[in-house]
Amino acid sequence: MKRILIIEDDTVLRDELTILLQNTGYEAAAVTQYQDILNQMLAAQTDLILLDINLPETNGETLLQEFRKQRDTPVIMLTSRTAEIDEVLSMSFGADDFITKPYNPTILLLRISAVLKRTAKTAAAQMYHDAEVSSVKGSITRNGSEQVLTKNEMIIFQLLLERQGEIVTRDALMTALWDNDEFINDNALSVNISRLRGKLAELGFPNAIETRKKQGYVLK
Amino acid sequence: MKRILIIEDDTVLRDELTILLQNTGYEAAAVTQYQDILNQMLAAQTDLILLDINLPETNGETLLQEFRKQRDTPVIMLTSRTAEIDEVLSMSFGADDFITKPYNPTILLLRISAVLKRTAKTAAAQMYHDAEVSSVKGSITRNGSEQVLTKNEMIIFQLLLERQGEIVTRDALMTALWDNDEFINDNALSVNISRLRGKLAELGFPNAIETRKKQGYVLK
DNA sequence: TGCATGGTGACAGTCAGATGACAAACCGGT
DNA sequence: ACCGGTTTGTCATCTGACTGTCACCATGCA
Repeated sequence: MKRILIIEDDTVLRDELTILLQNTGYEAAAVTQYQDILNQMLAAQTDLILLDINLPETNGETLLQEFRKQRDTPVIMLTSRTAEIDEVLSMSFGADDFITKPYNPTILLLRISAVLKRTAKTAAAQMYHDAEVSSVKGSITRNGSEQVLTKNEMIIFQLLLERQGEIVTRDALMTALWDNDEFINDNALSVNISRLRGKLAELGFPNAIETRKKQGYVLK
Repeated sequence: MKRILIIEDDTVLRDELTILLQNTGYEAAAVTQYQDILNQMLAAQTDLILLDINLPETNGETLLQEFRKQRDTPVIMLTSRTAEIDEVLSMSFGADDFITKPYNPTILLLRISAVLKRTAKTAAAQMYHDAEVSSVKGSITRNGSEQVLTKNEMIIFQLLLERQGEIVTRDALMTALWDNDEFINDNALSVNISRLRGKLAELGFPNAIETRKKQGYVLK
């Protein structure tokens, strides 16, 4: 679920926005305290920021400039000023989009999803220790050497990685791999695990997958 | 200088737009004849297209869908319809942005420059290793020798190149190649891939396209 | 010692995909 | 409309990667 941070001083508008976004299925939080906004922006783990250009104390543009020095989280500027030159400026200051008040809710949501879609590609790669796990590439890479995983191996590894350090039952793996109506030999899983282990060993993780008898497997 | 193609049937609006853009320093041309717009779009060498969603004969959405199969020139949709669902659709159909009528000139210009800026990176001459890929000419050239690709081969190669190193599913390729209602043999894709492989091999890339069974293809 | 649980190398079947050949469809030129 | 070349889908046949099965082994617990 995507998290959105709202920075808007008009309390009515702010609450409206929060509710609109929450109803749409975003996780929306609003900054309510107007000192040290920059640090709040930096601290919050968000996927997108809605930033009012008019703020007490500060102004949105300089705030954005400062923020951009440290983060590239997408930012949509909110503005009520008619002097649109401000908007031009904010675009060159690193905003990803802008919306003029009063906002039409549908358009607002559209712009949000458009920006999120545009920036989605840069999504961070998953890591297993110092190895890059890429499901889109279908491979694991560790300092140069790459192991290509088959579909089954990838399914297993993803599941184990999601719950790294925890026990994943054989049953859970089985249901992830096969429709539970087609009956396959129990041993098929062992074999797939074994093959995955082989590839992990090639990458220098010889004992990555531990067996917990009668319980399942643990990825260290 | 950036070239912009205007597709808008309201003559007054069209002329206004043309003049506005020209005064701002763009090279603006408008489609004036409403038969076979798609081919005019494909033929025109433009950097951006303004496309009215309401057109006589056709509608902007399907036009865009068809266009997207062959080009990724940025497109901004113009719409007067209040039913904004249409807008949602056009975004997922591959529009880069949209503007609701009546447009504010400054905002229009802003959105144009924003879209151009966003897409500037992608517009750079396509390269595959040391070979030049020209989608306009429909060919790949590597130190002197040139291979001319057919339309299908080009569509496949473009898609693979866009996601070089990543798995592209057969499904994605199929939908890029064919309207998903016309039923074509699964094998048709394999054949096209095979032919493309042949041409890449001629250029000295014998194993450029890897098969990942049950997953898709990867362009190395 | 014996049984249960899982590991692993070898083998084999299957099916996704590859490919050569052919023909229909398409396209540009006259 | 006709003609030649090109493009592209279809068919038949082939190939090999993936994955399940099997047989046998290792480990550990009662």
